[in-house]
Amino acid sequence: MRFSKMLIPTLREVPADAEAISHILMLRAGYVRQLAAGLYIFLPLGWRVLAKINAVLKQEMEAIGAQEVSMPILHPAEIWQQTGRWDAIGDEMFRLKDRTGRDMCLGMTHEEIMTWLASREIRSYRDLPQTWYQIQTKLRDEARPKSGVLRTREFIMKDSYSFDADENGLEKSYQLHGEAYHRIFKRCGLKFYQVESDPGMMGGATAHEFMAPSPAGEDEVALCSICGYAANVELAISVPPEIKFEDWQFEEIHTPEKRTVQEVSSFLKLKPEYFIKSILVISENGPVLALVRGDQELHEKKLTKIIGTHRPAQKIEVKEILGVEAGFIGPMNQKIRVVADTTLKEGIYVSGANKPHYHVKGIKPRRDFNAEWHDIHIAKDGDRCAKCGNRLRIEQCIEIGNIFKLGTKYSIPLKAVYLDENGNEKVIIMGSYGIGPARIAAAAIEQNNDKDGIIWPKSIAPFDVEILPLNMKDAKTIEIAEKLYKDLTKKGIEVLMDDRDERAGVKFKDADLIGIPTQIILGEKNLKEGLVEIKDRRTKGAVKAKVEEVAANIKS
RNA sequence: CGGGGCGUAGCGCAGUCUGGCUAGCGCACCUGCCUUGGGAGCAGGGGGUCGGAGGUUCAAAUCCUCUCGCCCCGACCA
Repeated sequence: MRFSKMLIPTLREVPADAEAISHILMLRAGYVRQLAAGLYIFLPLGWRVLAKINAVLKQEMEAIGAQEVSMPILHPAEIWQQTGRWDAIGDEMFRLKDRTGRDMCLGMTHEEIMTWLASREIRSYRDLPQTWYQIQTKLRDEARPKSGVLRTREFIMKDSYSFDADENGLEKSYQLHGEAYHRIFKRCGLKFYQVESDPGMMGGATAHEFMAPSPAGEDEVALCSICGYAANVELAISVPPEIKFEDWQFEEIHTPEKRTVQEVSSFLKLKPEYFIKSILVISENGPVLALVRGDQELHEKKLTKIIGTHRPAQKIEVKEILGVEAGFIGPMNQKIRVVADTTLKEGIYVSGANKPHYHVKGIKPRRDFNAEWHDIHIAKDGDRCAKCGNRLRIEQCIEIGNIFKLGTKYSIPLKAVYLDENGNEKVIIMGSYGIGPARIAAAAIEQNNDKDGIIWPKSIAPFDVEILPLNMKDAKTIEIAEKLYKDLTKKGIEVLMDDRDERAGVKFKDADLIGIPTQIILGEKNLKEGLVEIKDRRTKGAVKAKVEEVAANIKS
């Protein structure tokens, strides 16, 4: 491909709206343009990268026996009503009516439609297992699109769905996908982790996410490098650092105007970990007092799993329900439900005295108050691994893929059943597995860039090689450039030739920005000796090679 | 949806507080000359409903009201 003929609108300056590195570089290097919030145009270079990624996805999907299909993006409401998700999902679903007034929606995922198909076409255990996948557009009316192509309202997704006769079959399909995903992300040149994740609205018991570490990511994962424990902080369990307790006597202490843990902590000159933080929330079944250690944060989602949906209590409510102003509430003598973090089971603590401007020192959990004990704190960097006791670290990550064991959540309501060997009707067991190609591209950039621009992993670069004929007015340069272009292309190597009549500096800057892994530089002086330079984008290291040996030096 | 910021040429910005000549700068773009190993130089040129609507005023990019859009933080997130 010739640069002069291709739409590659590079930008010298950083666009004001972009913040994430991948977003800035995709815009600057001419890979994407934004149409509106969360809607992106993929320009020729960007589209080539996605095509490369999709090719890897297809290969690895076919390798585990998955079959590609194409699904409608416009769905009738009825199917989503049958699984309950028409009502369960809120504003995130794009809804519309057709001309007859029939309710429709735009597909945000395809469990319903895939299951509908399975329910009609799968009859017998002989038809199983099946795995179907597609690489298509999904639409979600995201509350907050952000970070370029990382969170958009319309995006391409590779989603596959497995249909098995029983749990063992599902386990096998799940493992196959997990292994395929490892190969895919490895081939795409990404650093990534497989972590336990919250099945959430998808239902089902087991789920894992594939996470590419990057500061642009929206997720945090807890990782133990000793035993390999890896989990999204949404569900990660951890043991906060142990502390030494003093043998305090139970005593009330006057703490005028000291309300927060921090205030009381510095007032009493005691570290926050010696405090019990009491947080009042209002659940659907009434108020609940949640307790975590002073240096910990309450994990809303973990609490939700125990007490259901809830909201923080307002200041007036605290006073009405507990009879004391927030800031002086403590766990003792409470008549309402109390849920405490397991960290607090042992030790002697300080907490509110349930009396204005007083705290209590020397509180012994289980002696001075009782509670339901659960892990309800957020795992933090430096906590201990709950499995092996070693130090956990927290890393920010981009979710690039996920795998879910769905079980029968969709097959039951949509009546996806089959007859087994004995003629008994059984429900199909399902799994679903997603990958976001644009997120792979963005993660690859986040993980591979320098001050000059993108450094693509070879496998997903838009081209293999960029030829830089520095002086387009020099006949010899053009002649050799054309020859190299032809030779390399013939070998199946994808070549971009910067045939623009630009100064050398411009070509170098653009080439580095665009990030094609290998540059072949044609300078007049070198050409006089029959030499060109082969330069590695990542290392910036260059070697001189004879013109006729270039093709042999470049591996396709 | 809550909080914050921004909207002036393709891109990046100044001008707005304190209203006043033809709305400016850099880059990009077009023409010519020159130049050719890291975003050159000189000369000339084109390009603007100042996000939109309404209002105040002799006069509005600038003040007021409403509205739309985009970004960031949070909530939310198959």
